[in-house]
Amino acid sequence: MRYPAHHKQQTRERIVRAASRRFRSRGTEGAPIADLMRDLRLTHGGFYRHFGSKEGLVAEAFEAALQESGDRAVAAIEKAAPGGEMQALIDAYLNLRHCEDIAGGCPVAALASEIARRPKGSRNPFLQVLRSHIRRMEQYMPGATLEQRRQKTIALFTGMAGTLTVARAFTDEQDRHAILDGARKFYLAAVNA
Amino acid sequence: MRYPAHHKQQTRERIVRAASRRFRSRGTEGAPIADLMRDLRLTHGGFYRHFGSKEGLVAEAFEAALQESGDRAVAAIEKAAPGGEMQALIDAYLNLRHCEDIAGGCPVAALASEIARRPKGSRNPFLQVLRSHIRRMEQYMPGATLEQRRQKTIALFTGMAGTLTVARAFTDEQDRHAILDGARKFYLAAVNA
DNA sequence: TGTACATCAGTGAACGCGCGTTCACTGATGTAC
DNA sequence: TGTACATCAGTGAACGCGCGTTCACTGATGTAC
Repeated sequence: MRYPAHHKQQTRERIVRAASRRFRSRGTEGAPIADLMRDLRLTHGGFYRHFGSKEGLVAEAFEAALQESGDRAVAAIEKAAPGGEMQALIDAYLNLRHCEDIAGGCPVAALASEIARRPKGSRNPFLQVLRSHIRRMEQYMPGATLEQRRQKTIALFTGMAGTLTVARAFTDEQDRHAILDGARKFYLAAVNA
Repeated sequence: MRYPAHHKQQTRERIVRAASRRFRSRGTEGAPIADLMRDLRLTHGGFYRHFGSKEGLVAEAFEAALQESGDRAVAAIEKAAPGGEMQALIDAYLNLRHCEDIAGGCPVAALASEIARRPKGSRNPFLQVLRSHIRRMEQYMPGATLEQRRQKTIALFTGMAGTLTVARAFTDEQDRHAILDGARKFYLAAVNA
């Protein structure tokens, strides 16, 4: 059946949004196209009217997720009292809610190792998204030179992503809490050093 | 054919060692049993004389890798001049050689997100290995109380693992180098704070 | 305004492939006598 | 010391299942006349 104009684009966006959540929580290999489409009350065959392959979707879903994650970081920083920006950023990232919400959380924490394993030729879309995220965040980082601010931004975000990922492996909430708690202090001291 | 005594144990160890490398470099889902066994000039059927399932091997391979990785960390610390222990530890972890050597490198950097996605009931072996690694490392960390040293140990190791994982996603060696370089300074300052 | 045809997002069966696991079999060495 | 049998690590075909992708088909709406 034929659908009204803009219907196709809407479906495409729904696919990206659902994929972005499923890929983060189950990994891209643990999230089959058919399950994804069933979520949206569609069948798997239709997927290929929107994307040439699963790989294309993975890149778009990653981008959407990192955009979202960056928006939250910026919001936290801009709500903070002057001088408390980095504290706010770190608290917004390293907390139990973010830790439990893998599907809605930072895609670097969820998918970085998968990206590192993709063939080099297919990593460019991911790297562009990462670089633009870094450029977006480095403006808020204190530091004498751009180079210093960029280095600290990268170390902070990649470090916090690693900590979050490991915290998520722990089954006991007390453990996760303790890990996040200790790490917040650690990163705050590091950023101000 | 029947094999001499100890032959079986030797084969088992060879499987664990090979698996530990393949899992790190390709992810556990990207490393089929058949390929693993072919590496060792064996066929896939024989695998089940040694392990009840692939999952059992994953846990053992992770343990072996983290033991190895811990040994290297301890060696770096103990070779260091007094006062330079943390610098040595950080330099030993965040360098280009470790970055390129995924198969032989830290299994937390390579596999943490996969562990976090396993069903809670099957994570215990991994968590025990992680906890014992932390206990092993915290003795070397400066800090007033055990709790402080433990928190810093966890934050440092999980953070460096995240940084290494993201660095590995970058296809350009200059980028990887810059990321590792900046992060070394960052973590060194953090540990001494 | 009404009719005939074109479009194309979505359907669902089917294909091809990979992979974890099972199982009947092999055959050199160990053991019982 | 020699012979018959048992053992069991390893073999390789086969099973069952999941998943990415293809493709002929559907049918409501848009368009041409």
